[in-house]
Amino acid sequence: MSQRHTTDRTKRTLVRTRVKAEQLLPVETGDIGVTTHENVYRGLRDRILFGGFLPGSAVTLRGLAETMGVSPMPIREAVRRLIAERALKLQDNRRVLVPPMTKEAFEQIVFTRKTLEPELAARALDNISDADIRAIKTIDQTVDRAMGVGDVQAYMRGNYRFHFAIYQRAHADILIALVESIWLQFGPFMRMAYGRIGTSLLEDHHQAAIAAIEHRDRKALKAAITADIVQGMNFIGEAVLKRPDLKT
Amino acid sequence: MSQRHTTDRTKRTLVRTRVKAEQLLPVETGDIGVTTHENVYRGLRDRILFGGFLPGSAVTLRGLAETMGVSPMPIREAVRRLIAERALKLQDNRRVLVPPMTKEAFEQIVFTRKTLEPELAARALDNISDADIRAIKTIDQTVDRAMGVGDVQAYMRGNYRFHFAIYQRAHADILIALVESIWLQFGPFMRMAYGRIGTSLLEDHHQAAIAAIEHRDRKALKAAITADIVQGMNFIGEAVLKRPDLKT
DNA sequence: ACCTCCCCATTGTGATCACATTAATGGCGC
DNA sequence: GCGCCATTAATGTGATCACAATGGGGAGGT
Repeated sequence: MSQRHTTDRTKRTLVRTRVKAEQLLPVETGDIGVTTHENVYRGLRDRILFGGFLPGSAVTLRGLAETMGVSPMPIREAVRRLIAERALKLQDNRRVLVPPMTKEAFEQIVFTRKTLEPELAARALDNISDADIRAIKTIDQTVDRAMGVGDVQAYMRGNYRFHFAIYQRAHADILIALVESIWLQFGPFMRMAYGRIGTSLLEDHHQAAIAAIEHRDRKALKAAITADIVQGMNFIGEAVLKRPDLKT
Repeated sequence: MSQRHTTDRTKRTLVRTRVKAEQLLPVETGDIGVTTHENVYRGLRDRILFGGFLPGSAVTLRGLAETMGVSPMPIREAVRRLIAERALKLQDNRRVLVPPMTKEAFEQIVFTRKTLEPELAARALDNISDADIRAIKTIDQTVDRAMGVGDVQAYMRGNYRFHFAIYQRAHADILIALVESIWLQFGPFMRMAYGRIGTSLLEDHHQAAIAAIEHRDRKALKAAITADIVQGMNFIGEAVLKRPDLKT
């Protein structure tokens, strides 16, 4: 992480808070040449995708700045970006929060997933090498392990990596971007559902997807992805949205 | 537009450049309570959507700041937001530009439009009032007029308003956001195509869509929207992408 | 005990400066 | 004249300060 502005006062302040940040957040230092706001963005994005935030959580620029040990400036840029991706919401108060889920938003998310993700998998199929398949299997094992242990965050990270390891091979960056925005929008909600229910009851259709890939069966792959989406989203949808008292 | 920081130097500078900006750009002063970067965002967004930029155009923060008569700060936020929406691209040089179109991106854009927009229209159908229909017809007349005169920007603005006047009624903000991002990505490309070919050969399926809405015929509406997309995108696709020499 | 008003802390926003890096330019040698 | 290199200009990024607006909390009144 390149650090400019090495006047005495600045340096001292940064060093002090930096130490604190390293204790609190496992934010990667980032590859060289990558801007600070990019690293902040990745850190926040991971927290949203993998269950580091709950819906409705308030987010403040100065708070994040202190937590992550940087000035508010790169935080502003990263948060602005996440707002544009609908991962965060800027309410009329000009306050930033992790958007709560609604029945309507959830329905649109499920629709989009069912529409775009099987298509991405189908487009990827011909580009998935044997080495890719082995890597995907390895990822799926970590998913199973996390499910068994009940580690929500590890499960969510593994599940994300499983899906996008496939989708990535479609070389369809525009579609990928749309789907990633969708995942960012249900990440905190999924976290809340699993936090409430646990991952023990969980089942997925990863094995069917892997088998379909191995057989180069496009139709079966789309079906497996669809089934995985429907099953998973039903699970977390029923876990939370059916209780009208626990809306947030 | 709220303006803080009214020290002498700042004020003088801002006033001077503000006059220049009003001559150059028809940027709305914006409703009260709206932030400056929001107004900047809308201005840039409109220019991208309605043909104010060509693919490959370079964009600089200080340049825009001077043109629009504001400090670079709100420009940064607006540009960051547009980059997140894929309307602008941040290349490795850390320079910002209007992204050029590729064959692959174009195909994904067409796929997404054909997938999501008829769905949006179908969802909107039951919420379109008679007054809405009249408004949509009025918009379509401005589209016809612009086509006749050959006013590319007016045509693009009208076409956008026609489609989204329908889509808005779906009350599906997540889907709308996805489609708007897509429109931002082909806006400059469409402008280039029309700038090269002109709008005289243009035809659309707006009348069929309006008729379908009046008959509350969901199937016909989806077909009309699909036909409109296919016809329009084929037109601009052939106008540009088929010439391998004029890639940009 | 509860509601209301006022004060102060906190927050997002905009402006400005400093800096590293990349692009552009002009001059020099051949 | 033409290509190469050093110098300069321009650009994105981060830090810091100032300010308006919102929110929370406590005091005072009913």
